[in-house]
Amino acid sequence: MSNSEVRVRFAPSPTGYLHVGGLRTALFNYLFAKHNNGKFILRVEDTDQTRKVDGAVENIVEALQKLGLDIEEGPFKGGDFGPYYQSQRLDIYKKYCDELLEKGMAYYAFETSEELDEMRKLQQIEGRQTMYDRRARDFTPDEVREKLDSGIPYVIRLKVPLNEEVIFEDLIRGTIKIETNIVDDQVLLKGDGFPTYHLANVIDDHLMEITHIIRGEEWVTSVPKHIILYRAFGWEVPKMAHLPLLLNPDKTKLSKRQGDVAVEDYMAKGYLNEALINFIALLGWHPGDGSEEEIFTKEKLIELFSLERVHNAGAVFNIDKLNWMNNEYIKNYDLDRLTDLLIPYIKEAGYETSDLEKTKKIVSAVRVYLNKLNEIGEHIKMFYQEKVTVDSDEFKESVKSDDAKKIFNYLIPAIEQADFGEIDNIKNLFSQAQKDTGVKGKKFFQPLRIAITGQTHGPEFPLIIQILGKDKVVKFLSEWR
RNA sequence: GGUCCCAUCGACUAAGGGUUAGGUCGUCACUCUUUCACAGUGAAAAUACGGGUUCGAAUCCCGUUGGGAUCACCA
Repeated sequence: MSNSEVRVRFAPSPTGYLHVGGLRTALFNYLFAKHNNGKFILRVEDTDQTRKVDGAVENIVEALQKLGLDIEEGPFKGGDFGPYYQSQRLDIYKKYCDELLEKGMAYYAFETSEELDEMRKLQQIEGRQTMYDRRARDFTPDEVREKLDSGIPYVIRLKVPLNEEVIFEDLIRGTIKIETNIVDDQVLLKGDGFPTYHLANVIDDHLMEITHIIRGEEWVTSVPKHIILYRAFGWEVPKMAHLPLLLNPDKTKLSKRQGDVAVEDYMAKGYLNEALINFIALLGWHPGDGSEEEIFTKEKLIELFSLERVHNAGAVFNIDKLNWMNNEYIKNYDLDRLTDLLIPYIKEAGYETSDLEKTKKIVSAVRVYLNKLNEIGEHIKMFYQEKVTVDSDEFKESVKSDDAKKIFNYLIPAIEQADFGEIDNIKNLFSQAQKDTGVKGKKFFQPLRIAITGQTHGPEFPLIIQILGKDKVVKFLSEWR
C-alpha cells in the first residue's frame, strides 16, 4: 500500500434490496472508516448475470444515502479506482487470470455442470468430502491445447497448493488455521468469461487499495482461497475482520420468512434512520467505555467505534428492542421534523393534514404511543371524527348516568364562554366544574372522555379538548344531554 | 458428515484472575396519572457441563455437549 490511509469497502451484489445484515456490514465498515479518517467505498459485485436485478444498485445506494452512510467512491459517485461495477472490469480479471495460468497457479478444466453434479453425488454416497476431484489439474500442455482448439467450453480453476496450512489473523477472531487440502480448486473464471466472487474480490481489493476487509462471518471459510490468490500474485493481504452473523430468533442466519429483512421495509414502516443506525450498531458491538448509555448519534458512534470491541458470537435481531429504541427517538425528535415525517402516514390513514398547527399538536399529543410512524392512524381517530360512537354497554351506561348529565349541562355553557388558548384555562374550568357539580375524579373525567372521544384512554384530556376546539366539544356533549 | 467459528439472564451485552456477576429491552409488581402511554421505584432472571492451572476462574488450558457458518461455473 502506497500510503497508510484506511480504505474499506461495502461490496453487495445487486440481487434486490439492502438487507439488514448488509446494512450492518456497511455500517461497521463506515464507522471504522470514519473513525480512522479513511474512505468508505461501494463496489458492486455483479458477476452473476443470472441473479442480477434491475434497479437493485439504485436501491442500495439510495438506502445507504438516506441512512447517512455517505459513499466516497462508487457508482454514481466515481473515484480514482473505478469502474466500481465488477461487470465493467472483465478485461482486468482476464489479464490477471492469464498471469495465474502462466505462473502455474491456475489451470483449465473442461467438465460440464452435469458431470460435476454427478461427481458430487457419488462423493456424497461414498460419504466423502464433496469437492472438485482435480481431474483436470495435471493435463499436459498438449492435452489442454487440443481441448481448447476443439472448442470445448472451459473454466479456469485455482491450483491450490497441497499439504500446507493457511494461517491468518482475524481482527475480531484472532488466529484461524485451515489446511489447504480441504480447500477446493475453486473456479476463478466461469464458462461465461465472468470471474467468480473469489477472483474478482481479491483483484479489486488489491487494485482499489483496500486496507481492511470487514464482512460477514459466512466468508471465513473462503479466506484461504483468497490468501492463496494474494500470495500467487505476490500481493499484500489486507487486514481482515469477520463480523458475527445477525440471527433470527431461532438463532439461524437472519432471513426472510422470519420477519422483514429489507431495510426499506423498516423505513417504510416508520423506523427512524437514527434509530435504525443506533440499534444495528449495538448488535455485536459495544463501546465498553464504562458508560451505560445506549442512545448514540452517528457522530458519537464514529467517535467510539473500534473493531476490537466487536463480539464474536452471533446476535439475534430483537425487534422489541428496536421498537423501544425507535420510540425513544420519536419521543425526543424535533417536533417540526417529526411532524413532517408523520404527515404521509396521517394522510395514508385517511386524515386531513392541511392545518399544520393542529397536526403538530396532534403529533405532540400522541408521539409517546408510537413504536413506529405507521402506527399513528390507530391513535388519532378521536381528533378527526364528526360523530362519536360508543360501542360497549359499559361505556354507554357511564355516559348516560345522572352524574354525566349533570356535568354536561354544567359544562356546555361554560365551555362556550371559555378561552381555549391556554391549557390552564381548560384545566381550571374542569376543577371549577368538579367543585360546582360535586362530581369528582374518575366519575367526572370518564363520562366526559367517553362522550368526546368514544374511548376510556388516550392522551391528556385538556389537550384533546384544546385540539378539538369548542364547537366540536359542545356538539359532542350536547348529544348526550 | 468434513472443516471452521461460537458459547454470561428469554434477547442485546458489561466484567479481559479477586464484583453481592452490572446495564438495556422484554416480563411482573408498586408509585405517579381521570384513563392508556410516558416517567420513577423495585423484583424475578445468566456464566452449558466436566476436568485441569491457580491461594483464587465467567475470565487461562483441555475435553464434552450445544448452536451456527461453510462445503456451487451464488455472492
